[in-house]
Amino acid sequence: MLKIFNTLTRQKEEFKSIVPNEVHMYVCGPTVYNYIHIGNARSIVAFDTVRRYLEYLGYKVTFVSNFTDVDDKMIKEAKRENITVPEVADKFIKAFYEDVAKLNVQKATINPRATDNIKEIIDFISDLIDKGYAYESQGDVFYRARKFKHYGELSDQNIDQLVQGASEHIGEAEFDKKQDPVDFALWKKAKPGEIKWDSPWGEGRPGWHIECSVMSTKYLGDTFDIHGGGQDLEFPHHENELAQSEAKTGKKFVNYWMHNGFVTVENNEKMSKSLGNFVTVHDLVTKVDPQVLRFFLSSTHYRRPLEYSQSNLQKAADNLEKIKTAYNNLQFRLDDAKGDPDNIKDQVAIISDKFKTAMNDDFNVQNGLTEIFELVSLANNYSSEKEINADSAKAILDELVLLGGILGIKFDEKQDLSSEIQAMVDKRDQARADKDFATSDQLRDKLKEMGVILEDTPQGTRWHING
RNA sequence: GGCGGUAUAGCCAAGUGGUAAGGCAGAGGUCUGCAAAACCUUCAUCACCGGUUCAAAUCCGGUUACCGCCUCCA
Repeated sequence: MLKIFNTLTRQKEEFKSIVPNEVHMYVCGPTVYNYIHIGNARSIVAFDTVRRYLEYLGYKVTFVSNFTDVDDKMIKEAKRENITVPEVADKFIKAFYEDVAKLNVQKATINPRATDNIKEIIDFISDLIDKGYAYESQGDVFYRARKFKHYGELSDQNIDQLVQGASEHIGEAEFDKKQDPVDFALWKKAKPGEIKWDSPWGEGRPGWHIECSVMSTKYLGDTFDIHGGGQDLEFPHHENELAQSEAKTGKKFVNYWMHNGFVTVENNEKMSKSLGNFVTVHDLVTKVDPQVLRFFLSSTHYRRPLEYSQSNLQKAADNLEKIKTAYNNLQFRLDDAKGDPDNIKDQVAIISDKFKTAMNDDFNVQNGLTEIFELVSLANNYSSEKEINADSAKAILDELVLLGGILGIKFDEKQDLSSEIQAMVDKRDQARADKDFATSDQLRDKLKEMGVILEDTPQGTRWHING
């Protein structure tokens, strides 16, 4: 039975989907004014892993993740580049798709854009005004936070404490417009020259929080199963989403709230756009194997902080290499696998069960990984058996693909060497048979320079491509 | 000021009452013509102080350090 840590209740709860065998989930996506950085990628990868595991359990997952394609930063970036806001959005959405594809992230069912839902947003706000939860003020529309009696429950905030905090950050102009400092914007009046849409309150654009309420409920229903995002979204973003949505529908908004931890850099400092200490995926994948990056991001529990450093990246590379090598070496044995059936499949089944038990505990990937290493160990031991059975070997290989796949690991297809290189390998084999080790070592070194690593085994020469 | 998180070996990291998983790195060994890969062996008393208990990394009280949210941020 799957258990998920629910931010709302601060405890692990048994997961029960609203519709049997189906999961509706929403994950807050990026504001597309820049390339995504490692921190954004962490969230994307974490929830991709959640999704893959749910699918492994047999759920049909409807996965919605938005693009925030209009806000202050979008406007600023457009001005800086001297292009339009939609052009900025198009550019970085295209880059987003390229980046996450490299990280082996499955495509969302839908990636709605805020600006494609302006009419729905306006209707939603109008409804909130009708219900008394929102009010227009000098062309802006604000949400009346204090009227929503559960305000602050998601993030454990006391509304009066919030007023104190807010007072330090709100300018006088804002104070004039708001009835209460904790009220937040649903609709913002356009300044001269800014991108804008017509509305009952004049020309303007949507506030940030409202788009997610609108798009999540539009595609997933008034109440849906899982809502995810980074811990920094807990307050105010998700608190506000919850307040907006429940005020409008009168129903529970989300059953399970999930928040991933941050990627940190030196001194445990959060990687963030505002601190400027970020590394974009766009840049990093030119220096680091994207598969290593994916593994690095998905192999730590999603709620833990994850330190981005060269040595941790290297560790991920080493671990991934070990898993892949075990796979390749066992695959090498398939050609001569003519042994009798044995009990390997039972051992695989036990590991598989333990993996599931681990992951059922709030997606405990570390313990899941331990089971993948059990599989690696089994594969390595089996690879060195004199006689192996083809079905048994395949059972191990298939399980590695299945479980590794949940973490986004891709195993390479068996490939052929070019005839030129194959001829060199054959020549070396002959030299070894003739005990002409000088020649054979020379050939091995030469192939190594060309990126082909040779390994001698009782079953013949095994090779793999370096890097 | 309010709310929350983290502290386990050189490093990453499991572990919510029963005597410290797993991985990386290191050391020694086996296999190999030599390698490589693999395999075997080896490597911690859990930030600090006090308490509860037959028994605590795990529960309670306190202390310290670091981080985050409260204002745009995954």
